[in-house]
Amino acid sequence: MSTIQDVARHAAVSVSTVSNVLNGRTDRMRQETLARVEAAITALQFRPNTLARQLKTGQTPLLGLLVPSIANPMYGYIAREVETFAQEQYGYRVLIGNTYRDQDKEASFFEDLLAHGVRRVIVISSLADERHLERAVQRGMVVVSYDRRATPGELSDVDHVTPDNFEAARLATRHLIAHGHTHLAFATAAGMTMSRSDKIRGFLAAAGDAGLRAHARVLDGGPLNEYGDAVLSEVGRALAQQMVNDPEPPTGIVAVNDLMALGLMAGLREAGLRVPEDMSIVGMDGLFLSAISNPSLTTVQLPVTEMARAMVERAMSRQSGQASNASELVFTPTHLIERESVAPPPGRARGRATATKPQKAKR
Amino acid sequence: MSTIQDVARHAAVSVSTVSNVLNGRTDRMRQETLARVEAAITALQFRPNTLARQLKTGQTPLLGLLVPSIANPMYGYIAREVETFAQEQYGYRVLIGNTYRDQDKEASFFEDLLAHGVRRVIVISSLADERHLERAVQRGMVVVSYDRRATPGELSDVDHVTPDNFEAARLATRHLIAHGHTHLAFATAAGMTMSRSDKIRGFLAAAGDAGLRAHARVLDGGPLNEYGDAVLSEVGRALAQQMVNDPEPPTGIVAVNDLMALGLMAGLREAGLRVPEDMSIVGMDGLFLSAISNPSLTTVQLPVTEMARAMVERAMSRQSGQASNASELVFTPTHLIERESVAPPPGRARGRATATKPQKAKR
DNA sequence: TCGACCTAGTGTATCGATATACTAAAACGA
DNA sequence: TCGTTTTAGTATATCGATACACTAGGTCGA
Repeated sequence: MSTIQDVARHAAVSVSTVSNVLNGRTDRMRQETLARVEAAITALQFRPNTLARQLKTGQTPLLGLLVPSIANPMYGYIAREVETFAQEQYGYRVLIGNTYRDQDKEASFFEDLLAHGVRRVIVISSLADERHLERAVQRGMVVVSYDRRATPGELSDVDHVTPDNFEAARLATRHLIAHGHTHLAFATAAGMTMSRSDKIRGFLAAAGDAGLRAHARVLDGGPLNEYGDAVLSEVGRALAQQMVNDPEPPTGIVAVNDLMALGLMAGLREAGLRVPEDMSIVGMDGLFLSAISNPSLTTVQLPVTEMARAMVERAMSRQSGQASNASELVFTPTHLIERESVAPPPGRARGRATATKPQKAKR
Repeated sequence: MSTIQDVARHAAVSVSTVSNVLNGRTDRMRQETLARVEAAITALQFRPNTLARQLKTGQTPLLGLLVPSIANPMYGYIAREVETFAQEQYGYRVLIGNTYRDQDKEASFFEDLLAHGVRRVIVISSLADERHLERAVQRGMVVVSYDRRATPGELSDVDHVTPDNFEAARLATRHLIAHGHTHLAFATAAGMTMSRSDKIRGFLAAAGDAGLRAHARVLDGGPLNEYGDAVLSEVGRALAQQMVNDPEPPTGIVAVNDLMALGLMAGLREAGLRVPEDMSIVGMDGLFLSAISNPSLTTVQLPVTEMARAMVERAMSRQSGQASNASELVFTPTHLIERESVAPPPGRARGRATATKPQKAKR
């Protein structure tokens, strides 16, 4: 690979001049000189070494992205949007890491980022404790955290970008209530993201508004480590068992996310229950999978692309080392996509509900 | 952040000695000196700057990973395995890039890797032309290509790791034939990975062996750019239409992968056909999603973890710049997982087939 | 007691690019 | 014509770690 010295020699100028060309200080030279340098760059296929540059400037065009597991389609989706936008808009590449929700792995990722000179990170974490993020900021990083909100009343140097989880869950719950459901449940797993509590609040708020608070339960499917993979079907199965054995089972279920909804549907089916005839389910996320499941899943669509862009913009706009006050950005425009997984409860529609063709299943 | 000079000062030794400690040359000093340096490292929380180190050694502990789209659950799965193994086994971090099956994006990713000093890449590409990979090798990279085989009779500096696609498709097809299917189809999309042709050969070979060659067709669902996402349901829908309008429709379908199978099931369902009663489907990949779909999908499981490890090992074992001859590694141990999406064809079992409880759906 | 050899280190050029400080030559103004 | 700007560059210390080449001082054998 050719270096800046090769180019300088080839163009018969000093390395300084080549550096000036590279950094847009073209006003300091004649047209002809500029042309000669550019020709040399092309001829030698020269690309400045990012490392050497970084060593001097202290900046490297790399963005860290920390996810619990990239095998989870939701995180894969977010990661794709983040990578694409960071690349096209800022010329940044993405360094990815799976944490498996493990404290040590997360910390070690930050260490490595620091050693690599990476100063901007987007974190999707489920760890309750966010202090390690604050520490990273102290060490000069720009940190953007997804899917959780800043601790109220507490200053933070970490930017937060999150969907309006409260509203999303409320929307989902209201939809079930509008279809006549009076026995509601919120299905989740232990060890999930902190955003869960906002969703639970939204769920309970909607139930409360309809006077159904007494019939609204939160069901916990047990611990979940490698979140988002095969484990999910196990959790769904476990939850389905809980419901089947319930003397007064819920008829309308809000799932903490689409994957949970899918796992739940599989579990219910194994237990001999039909969706939506026996039980209605609403998911959250709006994964493409929700459109092709059977039955297709009614879900709350999150603005993934917009959130990804906002995260990248935040990570880029802040100056490294320049800590500012708490700042959060909440994305409200979640909307419900009606599909086939919701119908009136059994009592209302006498056994087999009006489960006909999908009405709005397009796209 | 503290530097090697800070440590040297703190321990009252030269930077050389600190460097010696860092690089395991501890035989050149007294126990006491070593202890003092180590204490200084701990006290100052010193981590050597990878960039400066790389600039000198020409090695950076980074692995490039190129995928068509990380939002595709299959690539997400592979990426997770690759990242985890590279990290735990070699301390390497992963730089990821989405190519959207675009020539220019792929080339630009290689350029950036080179500029970042990255010398090892794992590529999951669908581009027919692999010459840009060869060129990268010429420029000093170690390239491992997934899911395709070396061009026979041609020397290559690119390592190939691939499942035995021929065998996988043959396995899937035989399974359908064993259930009595005589009208077979292979469902794929245009612009898919090159591995497709191996699968098609496997499909046709199995059909031929059973004397069904005349009734075995390859159905192409049209172009597919952002492979693996929502688009898939569209392709499935299109293929389902093709099948419905067929005067003599196939009853057993082998899908090029699980996602295609899932999209196809959705399309068939919309067209009013039941799986497996009217049509049987076998997928390939063994995504966790195949276990929770409705009906759950009979599929050929690929040894993803093993392949990911093999790819990382290959990428690490070869010395950068040390081009060797063509080398490929084919993973044969694919196996069929029987689930619910296959039943005897309609004629054989009179309308509604023996679609009872799953027999082997566990796991 | 001298030279050879070993022990336990150290000095510094180097990797590739940057940017500050510097300058030779030309142009300009009075 | 001389001093001042401006133009069009150049020389080099620097970023942080590495490793080769070197050495002060001690030990040992003859």
